Amino acid sequence: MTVRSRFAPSPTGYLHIGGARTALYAWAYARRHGGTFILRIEDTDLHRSTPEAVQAILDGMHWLGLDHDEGPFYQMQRMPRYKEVIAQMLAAGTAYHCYTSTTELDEMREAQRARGEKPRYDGRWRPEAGKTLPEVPADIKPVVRFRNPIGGSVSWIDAVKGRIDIANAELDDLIIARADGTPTYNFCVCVDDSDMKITHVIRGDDHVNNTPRQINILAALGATIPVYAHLSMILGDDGQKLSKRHGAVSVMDYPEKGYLREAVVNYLARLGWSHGDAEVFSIQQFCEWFDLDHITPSAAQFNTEKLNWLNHEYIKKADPTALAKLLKPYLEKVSIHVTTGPELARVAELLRDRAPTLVDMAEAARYLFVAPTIDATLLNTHLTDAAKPALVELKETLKLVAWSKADIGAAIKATVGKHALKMPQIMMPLRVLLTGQSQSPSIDAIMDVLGREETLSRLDFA
RNA sequence: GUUCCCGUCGUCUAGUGGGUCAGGACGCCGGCCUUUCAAGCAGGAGACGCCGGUUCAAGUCCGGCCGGGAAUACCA
Repeated sequence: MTVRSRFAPSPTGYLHIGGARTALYAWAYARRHGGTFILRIEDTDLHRSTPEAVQAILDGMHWLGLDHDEGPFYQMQRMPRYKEVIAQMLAAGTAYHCYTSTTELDEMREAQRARGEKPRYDGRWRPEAGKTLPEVPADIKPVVRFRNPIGGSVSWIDAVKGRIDIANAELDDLIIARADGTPTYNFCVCVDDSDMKITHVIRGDDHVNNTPRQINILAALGATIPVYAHLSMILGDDGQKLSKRHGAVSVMDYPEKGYLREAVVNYLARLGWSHGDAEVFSIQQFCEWFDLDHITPSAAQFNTEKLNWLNHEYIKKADPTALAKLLKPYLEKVSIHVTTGPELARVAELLRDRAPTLVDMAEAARYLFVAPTIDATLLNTHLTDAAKPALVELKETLKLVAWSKADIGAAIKATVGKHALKMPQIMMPLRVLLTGQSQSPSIDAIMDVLGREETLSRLDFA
């Protein structure tokens, strides 16, 4: 059997982190099995769907590298097909017209709730052998309801949650077409999954309750029931449900904040799925390993600190040239002009050990391009009288030394020895003079990247 | 209310048909290294929600409870 999986978002907002993980898993499953990954846009809610949201979803998937093989299919463009299936079901008796008004429905539900019952449609328009239906009201346009089986139960083996069994008595005859003729969600999904020959439905577990209804509809349609895998939700850093106030909930906020695609994919892959003790792995490797058996059934809390660590792992081992290319836009964004300063690859190499994100790296790079303004108190603390003569002499030495990290380092050590100083006594004032900070990479490496001319110009302290 | 789902260190997780000092990772805490901060290296603390039951033996099986979540729409 060829695997056909799909991602079917509603275009009502940006692609958030939970949706991104769902898409990633559905995509990886298809890739793992040499199958087909289908993108379907569920845009039947006219009021909430927007073209901007469609674009945002496409952008997010593109950034993550989740390419689809078929689609995007838009449900709004499939109306004729839905209407055709509804007509078939009406003819076959698996669906029927219902003339109950919304106000009647509301009253019914309220009464049921008052009695402590589960609110559900009472089946008054459901045709049964030997039953006389009410008089058809002239002024009401009917909805179409699905004729759900009465007895027994529907069950499936969920690939992540195991066997789930729900009694048909819990399910009522849901509306599959509104009074205006437009089809509803649970119905469209079934027609689509069936028409698109979906074999694996990997989606959020907020759909668990819809699954038995969909299985019944699929069965009424004579379609094959796909494998279902329901993913638990992702909680925010604070353990609360994800929402707008959590900040970076759109995937596109991650590149914005200086995260690498590989790191975000790796993090998401590992959030709710595992492969033994593996923590850092490539997208390629993930596609080879991914399976439904190792998905956790419980909800997962997003942990920014671990994402930061992972991102840093990727930054640390990145090729400096490639990293430089990634870094450039972040430098420009904080108004650092990269045309005149040191070579970007060398900057990246110098800073990568202490920059978890590209935003951090851009910020840390500033003194390499612009001479820092030096805080007088900070300078006075480190620029001692004992250090001054040594610095003066060092400056002269540096004019002649071969400009490499090793030679610069040797020159500094020689000066320290000659003046009977301890290393920090000269390193700290140099650090402040060069960077304006008391913390930085090693001094010889900074000088090397800065170049002789710029280094010497920063060494005037008198 | 009802139905369904979930419950291992603070966090992500390993554990798959009973026996482990309950393993790894992030974070945290000290140590080493050192030119400050990182990085790196070697350590440490830290968990099976609760109560019963089955069993020689339970994180793993059964029951109940508690806690969290979802669904109960002419939204998706």
